[in-house]
Amino acid sequence: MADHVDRVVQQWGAERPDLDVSPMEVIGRLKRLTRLVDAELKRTFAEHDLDAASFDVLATLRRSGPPYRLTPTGLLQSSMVTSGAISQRLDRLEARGLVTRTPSGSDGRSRDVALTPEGQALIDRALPDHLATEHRVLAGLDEPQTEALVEALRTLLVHLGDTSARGPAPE
Amino acid sequence: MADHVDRVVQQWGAERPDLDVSPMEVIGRLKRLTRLVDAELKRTFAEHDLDAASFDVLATLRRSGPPYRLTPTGLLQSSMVTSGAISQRLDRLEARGLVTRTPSGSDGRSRDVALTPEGQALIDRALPDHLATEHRVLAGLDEPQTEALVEALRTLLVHLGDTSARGPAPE
DNA sequence: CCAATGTATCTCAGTACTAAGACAACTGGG
DNA sequence: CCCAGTTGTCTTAGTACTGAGATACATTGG
Repeated sequence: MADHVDRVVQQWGAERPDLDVSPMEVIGRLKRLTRLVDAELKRTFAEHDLDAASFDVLATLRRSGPPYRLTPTGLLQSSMVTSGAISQRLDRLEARGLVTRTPSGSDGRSRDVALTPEGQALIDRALPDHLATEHRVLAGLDEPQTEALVEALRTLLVHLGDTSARGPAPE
Repeated sequence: MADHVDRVVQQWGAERPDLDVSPMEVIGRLKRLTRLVDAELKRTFAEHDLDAASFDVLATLRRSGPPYRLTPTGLLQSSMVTSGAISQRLDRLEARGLVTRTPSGSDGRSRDVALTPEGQALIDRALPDHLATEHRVLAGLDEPQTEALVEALRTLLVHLGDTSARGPAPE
């Protein structure tokens, strides 16, 4: 079964047979798949009055464990956005009463961002639905294929330096 | 070698051992990898005074073959954005003299979008550099891994319906 | 102890997008 | 032939982001 990228590659083969467009087989598909998956996930988030950005912050706080508290820098390092984006995400979540921002005890520059009970309840409610959606999106893949996919993706990520906490862009 | 997603999955395992977070192994990596790859590609585009959106339009016209002409709907179907985004992309490219918009002969509602010689020269100049960057990003993968990756991605894309020309979101 | 440098957070202008809908031009069944 | 419904393109308001830089606090070497 051919997908969109197969047609793109075939078109390039006809127009620019001098070029090796094989990397598009991977990168073109990554781009399209991520976009389709994002659209799927978005619907589940919306059912819980969330979007991907808010879910990302709440989930990062939740999985950090009690007391569900991180600094903006901690959130920044898990995310792949700029510090400005984190500030704005926190503004929105704070306005909704899902997180609080308090001065950090030890470092006067920093703040502690913590899940409120409402924030924790929301993420705990949304998470199972989110995982069900993720499962459904991957249902077309069998176990060996999934494992091969995970290994290939991890290899590429490590190759690109995604091994420890880092900001939005590679240097 | 562990990547960022390995740590995320491990955290969830400690906090919510009741949930199966294994789909994150795939989807979390897709998201992060796409973002890292996009950042790499962006630098190459910038060297040619392009961004991903402009490159996408010019490349779609270029690979469609002579006379390098498509309607906005044709461009829309290859892209994964809304019609409003296509209009705006074309505004920018037209202002730079890289494409022209002329009334379509057969259908009074439509326009013909065509590459100018400058547009064609630009995409033909940028394309080899772009492919070199894509190659470099994938350099960590050997041949069998790449093939397994491509097969898994295509399976997922077909599963999500990415088989023919379509708009920005699945229904 | 202080000055220089580094770090944590936030602000703000600019950008490209989406969602919704306007509008004109097509199409097909009666 | 006509008109109801559809299609192709564009417009606009609103959104979340980036990039640049401001500010305040912390750290370090002399």
